Amino acid sequence: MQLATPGPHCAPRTPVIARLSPMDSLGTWRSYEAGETVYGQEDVGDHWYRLLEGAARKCTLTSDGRRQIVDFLMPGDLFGFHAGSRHDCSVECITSDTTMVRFQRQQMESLMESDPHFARRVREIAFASIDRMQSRTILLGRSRALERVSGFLIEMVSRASPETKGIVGLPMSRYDIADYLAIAVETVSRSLTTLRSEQVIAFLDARHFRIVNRRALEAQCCN
Amino acid sequence: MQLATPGPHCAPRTPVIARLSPMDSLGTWRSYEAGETVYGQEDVGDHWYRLLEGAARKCTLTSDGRRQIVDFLMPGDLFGFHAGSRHDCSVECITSDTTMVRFQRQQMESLMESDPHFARRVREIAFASIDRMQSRTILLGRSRALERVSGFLIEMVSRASPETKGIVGLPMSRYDIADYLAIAVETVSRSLTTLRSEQVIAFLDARHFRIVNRRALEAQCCN
DNA sequence: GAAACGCCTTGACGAGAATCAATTGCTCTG
DNA sequence: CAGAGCAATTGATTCTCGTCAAGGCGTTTC
Repeated sequence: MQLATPGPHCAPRTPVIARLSPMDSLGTWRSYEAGETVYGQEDVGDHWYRLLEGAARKCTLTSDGRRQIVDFLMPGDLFGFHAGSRHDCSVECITSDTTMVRFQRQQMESLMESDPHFARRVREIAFASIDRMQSRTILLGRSRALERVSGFLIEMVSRASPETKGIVGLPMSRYDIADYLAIAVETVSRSLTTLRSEQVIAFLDARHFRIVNRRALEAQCCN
Repeated sequence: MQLATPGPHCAPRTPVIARLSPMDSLGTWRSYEAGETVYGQEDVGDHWYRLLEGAARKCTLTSDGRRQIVDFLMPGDLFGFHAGSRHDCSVECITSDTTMVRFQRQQMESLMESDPHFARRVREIAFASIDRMQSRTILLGRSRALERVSGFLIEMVSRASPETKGIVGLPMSRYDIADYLAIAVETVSRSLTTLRSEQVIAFLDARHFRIVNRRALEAQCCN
């Protein structure tokens, strides 16, 4: 089971979907349309979720309309847990046929209480999440636009399912990428154009790319 | 027990030092000088720590010399836990006579294994930490220099010990603040000057201030 | 007490990215 | 297939903040 975003400066995601999948029988399944909201900012957070298929974005909206995508959620990711009783982000699906399993928070709590092994697993996930958030702090704090975009592409490659033979899909729009990296859409577009014209990456279409020069791509990153 | 940084967009810090202080008897005490390193980036992370007195900074250095302060550590904060086996940040003391308790990770693990209540407490701390890191993502992603500095001041006020009657100390240098907010020192200085000249805050000296117009200060923040 | 040093502030300038504006391309719908 | 509407790209301009430079203030040291 994973929580999110690796890449340079990021803790590795351990692909442990299988390890925790027994828990999936405890939850309820559901499929969502593209753009559909799983839960809203300020909603009561009495459920945990695991994304099985598709992609989603976890984001907040500031009072003056600026949006920040805190994380992209991909197959295997567990999310929805908090210290407080309410969510601080909303989660919206990016692709259609995104499927989730939903768990009751109470049930998770009592399971952790009775099963130290499960509790430990959740703790590991939480710690990994902290590590990754720290990496993201560095990315957002100390890097230029081109570094961010390069780091993002590397991250997407490392999260892609391995059977795609080098072709990596970007389920999210350029706007989503912009709000994830905290730069303007136009800057995302320009950075991608730069990388393409320097033969670092190649696009099949706007949503599918391939790395041409991995070394050059990694050289762009801050770490 | 707390982990760090509240402020706008931040999860509240529950002051629960007392609640976990029994654990302090399990660790070893130590006092540090200003500037002293508690542990370095890449060090083996087989200990947890709790800061009792003073202040410290948790930071990373990128290969090209840029520094990012991930968090300031204040009395009551627990830190040093990770998913991996190594630290990804270094921790350095800011003030002299900073005192810490150090715990063996193994001992913590077995305590959590045998004591579900303690395990739960640690989990809460981890979740709270995730909440705060998310808030920080928003701060670093979607805000201007003045907003960051304002948010930082509010955060410092909320973390200050209550008996100071409105006078809040800043143990860290302007350089530390700059690397925490991911802006240049000069920009920190200019922002503080702006806030001072607009009668939002007042300084006793460079390291002690007082809020004059709280409403105006909060209005600067992004949330 | 003078010199040296680090910390903080202020000013001038320039770089990088945001914003504004316009065009193209793609997809969905009727 | 045409038109609407959104996604993506590109260009022109503006603006915030980083960088460079210099000076002030406070503290330490001998």
